[in-house]
Amino acid sequence: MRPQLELLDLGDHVAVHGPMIRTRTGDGAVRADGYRHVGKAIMPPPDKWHGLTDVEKRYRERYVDLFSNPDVARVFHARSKIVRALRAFLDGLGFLEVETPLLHPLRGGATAKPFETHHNELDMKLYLRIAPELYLKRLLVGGFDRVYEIGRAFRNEGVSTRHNPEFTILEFYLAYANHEDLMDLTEAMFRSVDAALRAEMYARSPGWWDDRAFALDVPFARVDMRDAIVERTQRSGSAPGLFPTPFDGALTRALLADPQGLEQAITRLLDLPPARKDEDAARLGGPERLQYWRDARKLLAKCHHHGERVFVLYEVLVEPDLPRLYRTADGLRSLPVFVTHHPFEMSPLARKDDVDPTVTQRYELFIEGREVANAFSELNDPDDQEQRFLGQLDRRTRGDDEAMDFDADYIRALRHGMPPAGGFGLGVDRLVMLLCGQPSIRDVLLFPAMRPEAVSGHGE
RNA sequence: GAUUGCGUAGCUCAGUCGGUAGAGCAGCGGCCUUUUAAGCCGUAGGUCCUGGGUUCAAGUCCCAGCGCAAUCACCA
Repeated sequence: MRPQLELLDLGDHVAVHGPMIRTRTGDGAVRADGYRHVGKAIMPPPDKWHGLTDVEKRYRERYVDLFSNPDVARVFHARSKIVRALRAFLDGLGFLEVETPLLHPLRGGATAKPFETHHNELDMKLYLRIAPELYLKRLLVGGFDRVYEIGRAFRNEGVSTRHNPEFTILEFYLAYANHEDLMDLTEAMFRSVDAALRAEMYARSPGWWDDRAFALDVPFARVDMRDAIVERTQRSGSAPGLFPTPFDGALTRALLADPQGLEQAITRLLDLPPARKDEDAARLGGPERLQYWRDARKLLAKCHHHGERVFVLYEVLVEPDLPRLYRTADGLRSLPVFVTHHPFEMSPLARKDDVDPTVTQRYELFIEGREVANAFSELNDPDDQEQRFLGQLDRRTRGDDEAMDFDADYIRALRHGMPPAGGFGLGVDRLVMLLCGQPSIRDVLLFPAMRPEAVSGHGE
């Protein structure tokens, strides 16, 4: 046995058998009477004290990261618990978990650039799904009143701290519910999942709760997108970081409902000629802010419809400041915010509001400035849906490569009658980020997307 | 896609003004004999990301490329 022990290296796996004993110092141990090497480590482990800190190596060699950094492994245990808690919540409400195709013949369910692939035998172009939405709603037509799917979606877009080309999406559909029911359900779901996680993980990772900048234990804010825009322009300077905007004092709900008036107002308010640069910069909070509004002007100039304009106004005026605008009564934490009633032009699958058909019964949920969920009352009028698809085709002909395809079978499904329903989508990775205090989506993905590395060895 | 920063031993990192490539840990060889990362002595270990350029001389300065990160843009 001795000579074999000489061959032991850090990282080897060994099988030891013998009676369990307790040492003088009280530790558990095995009094070994047999010993075998069962796995050999050739590579030396990282520094015991520092672990593996090089971020690139951590992602590329996640196996090393996981065995040398307990905090990292804990995030993935938490992720598993979070997904299980999401399932438990929905299962408890009688939802049916289903699996729908990942290979889609058409682009639909979200506005995004897809990955393309090809089926040889069928000789057809296929897209990796950007969302399961349209298949799940076909199941509503089929009589499954409560369905959900947790799975991967793929979007051929940039990589950032919040975006990975493949990510995990939860979508559920609840018949006879609307977007307001979904807000109640969403709050309940988030609290349920967080409680389940906390019960198992608080002792090991108290910081995930103690260091949170946001609250989940109070009612979430609910604000109409247009009200949020107006309110933002009235609150400049009321809190740190709420800089003045070119729109302060100039926007009203009436103006936001007036296509011509709004377009003229935008053109006038964002006309910031270089000659007045210094003065404007000072008025808006600095040169960076001036540049910000110049970029905003470009975005607004690209808009083709009134609804797009309102949506972009929300994006540039409100969204970056959400954590500053909506806070708990004591001001210490940000509130989750349901931003509601998106313009129908931006929501091709959502039901129009009964009293104001220019907007939809939709919400997006933001927590600490990050979008985590998107939900709406589903559009179940086949004729309206057909018009929306045609609108998407218009966008495509104008060069929008994120527009959806016309899905004739989906229209046919709606013609068979889809119950009114609320539909909900959640970025699971982003939820894990929030609950586990992780700043980058890569920290909640075991193997985040990376450029290929030149690996020495065989297999070329 | 743009900007900024980073890339040195298996790991964590130094490296000054451009002048012989360094430390700790891990490894290996001894010694010691019991711990809350690290007992002692010794030893070995390098494509300084890659390729050009400047220079008598480049880890260091310049250019290009590759990779990673952050921010922005696009989006979820």
